[in-house]
Amino acid sequence: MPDGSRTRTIDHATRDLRDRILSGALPSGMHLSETAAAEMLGISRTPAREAMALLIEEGLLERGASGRSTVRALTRGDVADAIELRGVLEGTVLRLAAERGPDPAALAEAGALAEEIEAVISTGAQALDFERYAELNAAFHAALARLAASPLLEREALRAHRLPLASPSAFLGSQAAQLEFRRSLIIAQSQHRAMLAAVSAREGSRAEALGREHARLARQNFDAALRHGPEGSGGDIPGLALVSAQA
Amino acid sequence: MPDGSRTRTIDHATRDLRDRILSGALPSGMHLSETAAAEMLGISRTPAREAMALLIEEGLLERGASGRSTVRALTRGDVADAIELRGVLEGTVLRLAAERGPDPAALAEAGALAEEIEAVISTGAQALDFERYAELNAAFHAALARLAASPLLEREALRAHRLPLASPSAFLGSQAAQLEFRRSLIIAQSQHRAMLAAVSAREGSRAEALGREHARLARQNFDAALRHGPEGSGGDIPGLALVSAQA
DNA sequence: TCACCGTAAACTGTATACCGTTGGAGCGAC
DNA sequence: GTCGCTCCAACGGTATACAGTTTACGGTGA
Repeated sequence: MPDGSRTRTIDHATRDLRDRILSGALPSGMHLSETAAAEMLGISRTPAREAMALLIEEGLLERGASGRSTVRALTRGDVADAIELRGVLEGTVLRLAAERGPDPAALAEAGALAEEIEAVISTGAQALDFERYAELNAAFHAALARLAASPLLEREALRAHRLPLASPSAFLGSQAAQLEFRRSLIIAQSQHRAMLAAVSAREGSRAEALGREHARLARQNFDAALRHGPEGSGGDIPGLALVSAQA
Repeated sequence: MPDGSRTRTIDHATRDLRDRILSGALPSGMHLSETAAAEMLGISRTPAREAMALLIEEGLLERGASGRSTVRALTRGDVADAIELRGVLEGTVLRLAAERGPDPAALAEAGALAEEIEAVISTGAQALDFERYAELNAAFHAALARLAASPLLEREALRAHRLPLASPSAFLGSQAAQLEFRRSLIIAQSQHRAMLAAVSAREGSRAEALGREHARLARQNFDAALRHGPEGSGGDIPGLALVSAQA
């Protein structure tokens, strides 16, 4: 079926496979053959193969010496490095935006999104709309990636967002109930504003440092999630099940 | 023909296509269909398609709205950003290596390679073996990428090496005859040693700065190559023909 | 002469068939 | 009982076939 739903089979397959891996339905270490994946998704080998290639790029699958693919087991170091990388790339985009002058459209959009985020987290204590916050946060970071007006850096920054557990919203769902979480939202939003201010003031070094530090919030959330037990209460963090116990 | 030469058709196809694009045989802006690529390489569409997907990842091809691929035209900004990105990533690897303690094997290998490079550039003025220098330089940078003992960062650093004109050796062939070139080799080697010293001394910030500055040498070479005319004497820099005149 | 429309070629996405290789299970020898 | 060998099933890589869509070109009418 070449189309039928206006979107390619490959895209469906990629999303579907990714979800199954992150949800733990396909446990880490498991062999996944192209045939098996195709059958599981009800498609042919061709798009399944392509989807698997994409997931290998994302680091969710691993290609063995002779082409066999297995579901990767992430170490804590892998996740930490992915978060670090995201911080470095976002910081670089911010620095270059400050040095060269930010893209006006992207800056305006980021500012508007920051306002909307402000509105969301300023609502009554219990009424916080996580869904919407996650959405706005992702859009904000996407706008940040465009600030340097560099297609290459935008692409690489967004790519880093897709690394397992490195997305800006990776740990949002987990700690909704916790009081500390609201505090981290306030800190994050303060950093959002500071990043935009630094870029506007052409303070490249400060902008870069802020970009890195901002990612450290995710790192803290990751550590917290691990402390609460990988298979504990934080079970609604997609992908956390992939993090192996040791190291 | 599934094999016959112990290496996959895809790999041949990727290399072959890349060379044709970088050499200018396939001019930028040209449409390249999977069928045409397959026919040109004497293979079937399947591996051709996969090779093109890889080159899209590398930024040499561009996928239009409805799947059609065209040879990309690089702006000077694209190349500059690619070089900047490589510097940022190598700098990050060096910083993390310094902070966490470098991988001993990688450090030893990088040190040994630095010694070999030293030997090559210390030979008589005219006898410089560029081929060997380029080889050693690439190996040295590959060893650097492993210093942080982070598979993710190593992968990303090596990935940045493959961006068009961002490789550490991209501009080596061009200026062999020029006196300035020998000076830049001396500077580069001095930076090589400084990077290793900084990492060994756990000086993270210095190591990161050196990694970035080292990439700036490539940036200088790029600017010089452009000054000498994109279609001028520097015609033996693969890929330079892709850089469009404007911007 | 130019604009618009229709048709046909071409291209991408998907499915399927084929081949050589690899990994592993089962059996036999030590 | 353990190690090694052999054979087979399954898998990845490649080729080819098919369907739906887009694009380009030529023809027609104003």
